[in-house]
Amino acid sequence: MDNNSKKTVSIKDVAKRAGVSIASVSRVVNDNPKHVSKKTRALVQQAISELNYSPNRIGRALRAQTSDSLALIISNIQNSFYAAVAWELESKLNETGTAMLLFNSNEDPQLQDRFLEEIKSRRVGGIFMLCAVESEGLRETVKSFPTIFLNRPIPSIPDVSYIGIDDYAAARELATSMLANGQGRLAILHGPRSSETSSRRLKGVLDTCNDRGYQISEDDLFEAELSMESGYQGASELLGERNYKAVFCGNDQIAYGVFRRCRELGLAVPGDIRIYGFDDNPLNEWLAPWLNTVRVPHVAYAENAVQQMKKLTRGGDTRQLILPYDLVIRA
Amino acid sequence: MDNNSKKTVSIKDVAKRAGVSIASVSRVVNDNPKHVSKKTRALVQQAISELNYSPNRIGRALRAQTSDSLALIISNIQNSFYAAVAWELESKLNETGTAMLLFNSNEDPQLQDRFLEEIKSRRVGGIFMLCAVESEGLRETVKSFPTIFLNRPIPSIPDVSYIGIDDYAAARELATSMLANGQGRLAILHGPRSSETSSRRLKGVLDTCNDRGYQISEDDLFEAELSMESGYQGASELLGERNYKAVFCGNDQIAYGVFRRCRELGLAVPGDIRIYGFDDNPLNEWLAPWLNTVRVPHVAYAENAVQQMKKLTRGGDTRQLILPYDLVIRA
DNA sequence: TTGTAAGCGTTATCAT
DNA sequence: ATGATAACGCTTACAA
Repeated sequence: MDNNSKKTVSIKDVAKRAGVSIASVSRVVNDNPKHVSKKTRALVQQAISELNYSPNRIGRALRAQTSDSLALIISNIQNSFYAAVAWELESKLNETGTAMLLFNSNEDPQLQDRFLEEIKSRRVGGIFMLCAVESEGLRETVKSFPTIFLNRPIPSIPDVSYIGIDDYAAARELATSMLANGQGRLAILHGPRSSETSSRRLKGVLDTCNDRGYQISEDDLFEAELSMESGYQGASELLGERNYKAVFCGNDQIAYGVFRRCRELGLAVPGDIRIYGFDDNPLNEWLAPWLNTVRVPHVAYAENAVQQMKKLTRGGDTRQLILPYDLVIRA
Repeated sequence: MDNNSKKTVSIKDVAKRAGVSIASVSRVVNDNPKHVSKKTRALVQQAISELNYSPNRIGRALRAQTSDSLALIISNIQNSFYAAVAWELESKLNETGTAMLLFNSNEDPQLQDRFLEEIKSRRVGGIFMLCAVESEGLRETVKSFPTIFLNRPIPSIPDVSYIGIDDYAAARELATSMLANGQGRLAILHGPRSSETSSRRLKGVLDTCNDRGYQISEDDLFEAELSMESGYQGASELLGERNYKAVFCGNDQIAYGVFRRCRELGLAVPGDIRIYGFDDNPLNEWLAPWLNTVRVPHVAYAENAVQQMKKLTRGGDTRQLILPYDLVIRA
């Protein structure tokens, strides 16, 4: 029978029960190098298990001025690739007993800044920015706080830790494959120019087309948000009137929107038109056999991010990490 | 120019700067009913903004014995429907300044128990269990801790707060539609019997088939895990040899796996075979026009969960909430 | 090896 | 209306 009284059990209770000082309990709990006698240790451990004691992390955090938790700010909850990264991060972190706080900035600088304040006031150990937007608070944050940027750098905030791929090169490769396959006209539904990642991808395609003497007119371009809805809208404007043979999309979400529009227009994919995306969220393998894309290594993102964060919180230097990607040509 | 010294600014600094006591600062910060003179208030607010002070939530949490954060334990990070619920919860919570801690139990009772301990030691305000598994720790937790079960009840742990749909009725409706449409043989890839949700769905189909005099043999059943891989495996075993006209799946993830297998077998969906799922994750609308399913109201889940949690933490009573669902017949 | 006590940042109680 | 102070649970000098 548990002595299930209402009070939560603290280090003091354990000390009393074991007949030692709270310092000794603390030492046992933290396996402190300062040796504790076998006898004391046994006493304490006995008491701990009898009382079912587990240390209060709030007390610990207050004392240590840091809590063993990290925060992730994601820019868009709808993007299933981002979701995949988030989940990977969670796995890696919880393996090591670090809790993860989750925030969704929705690409909104003000919201992002609010969250940054929230996070700091919780004495979180560090922040992962999965696609940050430029903001005043962010600029301040990186100065004094372990911060790792994932997948999207902010050019005006240099010298921070960053993990990503070479978006320009990847876009060039994908575009090359696209041009090798198709003969007809080409539409480009790129992401926001304000996103460095999107800009690099766009530049990659355009440069490649240019190199091959391939004509891209302004009319073939559409600046989409990184969403299915926006992809759908872009496709609605561009497709149908002209006879496109391929669509290059700034990311997979946009591509999903395009796919839907093609379905409505009765266009067969890839029969009538080919669709190219970017990111390759894990669901594609199951649901989107028609999608050609660039596989961004989200598992490696998470692994490296966690590792880098560890170093950073120990006072290590910031570091830029460019990981390899894969071309995924499905149709 | 900011006085950007290294120290973080505490209530003490504000008090000194404003020339008042820390008690006064606290009162201003918390807008305490105990009136503060206009003059003092102004002084304090001035100091606060000059120093850019924001209260340390760890100190607060230690004092209050509770932190303004909640935890979500999700059973499977791969399930995109669960992900959708998680994101909705995050939105609703962060609107109110409550942070969300994220954990993935992976349907593992031991891991779940570890997380429950973690959570309690962080003095989190309450827990959302998005598909819990039965475990000793859970049984103890619900006794002393605001806990809300989402989407999957645990029969051996009654009288807890629960939000879900009538899975049995929904399965009956879906099965009815399926039988109305198809003439041929029927396969059932249900979820684990250990999951009450899955069991109810299974019972719903079987009862419906039975009512209509429809023959289901043991050979047409497959107990799948709630994953695409398992759905794929089940489809590999069942499909091909026999000429099924429809597959009923325990959830959408399973259905995705079945879809992939059908593609490999050259079976047209819905031409050769119809696929039925459960949950309707938001991506379906874009990527899975072939999928018939039950739309579980994930937004309403989140709204009600947050609302119910508020009441619960104020000492309110537990409550079971059964929300309406929608049939989604796409093909 | 062990214990005492200071201090982390708050809030609430109790005087004033 | 305001200020001093105890307490929340913990870790870590420092003392013994």
